[in-house]
Amino acid sequence: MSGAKKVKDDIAQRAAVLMHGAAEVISLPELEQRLKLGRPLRIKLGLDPTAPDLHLGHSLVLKKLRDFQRDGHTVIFLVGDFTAMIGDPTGRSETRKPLTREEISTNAETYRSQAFKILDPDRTEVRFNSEWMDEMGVRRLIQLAARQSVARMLERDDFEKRLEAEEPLFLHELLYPLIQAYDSVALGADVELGGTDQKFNLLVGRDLQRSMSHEPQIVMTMPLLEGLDGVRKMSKSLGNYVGITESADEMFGKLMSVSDTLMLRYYELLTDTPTAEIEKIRKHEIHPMEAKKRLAETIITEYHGAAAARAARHHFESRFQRGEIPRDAQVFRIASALWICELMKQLKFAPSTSEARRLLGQGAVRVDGKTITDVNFRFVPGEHEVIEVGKRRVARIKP
RNA sequence: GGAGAGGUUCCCGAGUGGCCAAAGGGAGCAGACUGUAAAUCUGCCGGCUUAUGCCUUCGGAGGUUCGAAUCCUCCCCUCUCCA
Repeated sequence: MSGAKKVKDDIAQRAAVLMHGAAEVISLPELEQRLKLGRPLRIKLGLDPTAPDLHLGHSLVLKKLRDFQRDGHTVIFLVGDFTAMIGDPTGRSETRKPLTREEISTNAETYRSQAFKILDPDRTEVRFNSEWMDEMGVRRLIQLAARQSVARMLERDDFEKRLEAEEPLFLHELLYPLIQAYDSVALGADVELGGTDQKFNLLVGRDLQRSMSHEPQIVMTMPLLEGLDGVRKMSKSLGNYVGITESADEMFGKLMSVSDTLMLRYYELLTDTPTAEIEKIRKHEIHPMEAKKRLAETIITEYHGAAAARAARHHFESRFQRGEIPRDAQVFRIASALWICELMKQLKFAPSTSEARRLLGQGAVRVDGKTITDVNFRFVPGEHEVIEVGKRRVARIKP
């Protein structure tokens, strides 16, 4: 085999590895060609600093970026601070309220520290799009807008749907894909990553780069991860997420509550488990509950280490399968007898007295293992000790 | 600028003078069943220290009325058609 041929094969192989797990790459030949240049590529990921909690859904994209880093490429972590200040409507039918500069920088910092749980900080460039957008000015913005037709922008699925449904669509929303695209120009992105829902925006980046005589970026989309409900995509605002900074115990509990079907999906997307192994689980050759525990352990190991993952499993088995009161349950001190509803409120086990009453009425409250239904029950520290509300909320009360 | 439709509790959506804290569905919570799975069934689902009781809520501000989410006035916002 000649040297040149070998290099070629190597590149094909690198490209194949990088593509692994992606939903779509546009286009593979271009990626190979770009890799052939032999220089570190600039891999862009844009994030809006709105809801500053990264979750397992983000981890798919972040892990893919890490793959690129391991091959020596540079990741550009683009914080859309400019866009966030205007109030980003992307993907939502209602306009978000704009964030202040201060909120944005706090959120951006949170993002950054969370992202570095997965990314290599030495190969990551953190940038903000206000860097160039603040300077742009109306004249240049209009010139930029002249590069894309309205019809082209309206091809975007959610724009089309909203128009169809007679829901409001504002002018500035049409501008968003364009600004995101311009970020790619400004950054000289070689590749841009995103969820499959970002495909349109990423492609506009390609168009714009081409129209401004830049090399068009390669677009790589990652599958969207379903949230804990198994239906809608994982997102903070839907509350169906597992955050990457959550404790091992919380992660374990959340992952165990997932349906068997979703478990298989998580195996595929979130772990490197071989297909053959996943098939076994699908065919129930492994008890689904055991499989789910392994899934939880595997995922938790990535963020907390193997020891913590094992501990989380033990904790789960003790707490929920054997119904034991955890030794490390939160301890709360009260000086004297307290009305049970008030106690629940103070523990944040119920958001209001009314809710506390309802829970009592439904038999959800136990004190030292005994169900309490009396709304007037008074909790006496010393005499009573453990309060449980529902399956998940427990506290030890001490005088 | 003109004509029409519309803004309801977390979301969708019914309600056009008292029976409305407001149908129904979704989400959520709790209980049963379980593997804290799914499916299913049942209940809850604005707030208030004890309630056949009170308070707050139906885009906003006023008004009519014994009584308003429902009627009137003005204002704000969205959509459609015409220009």
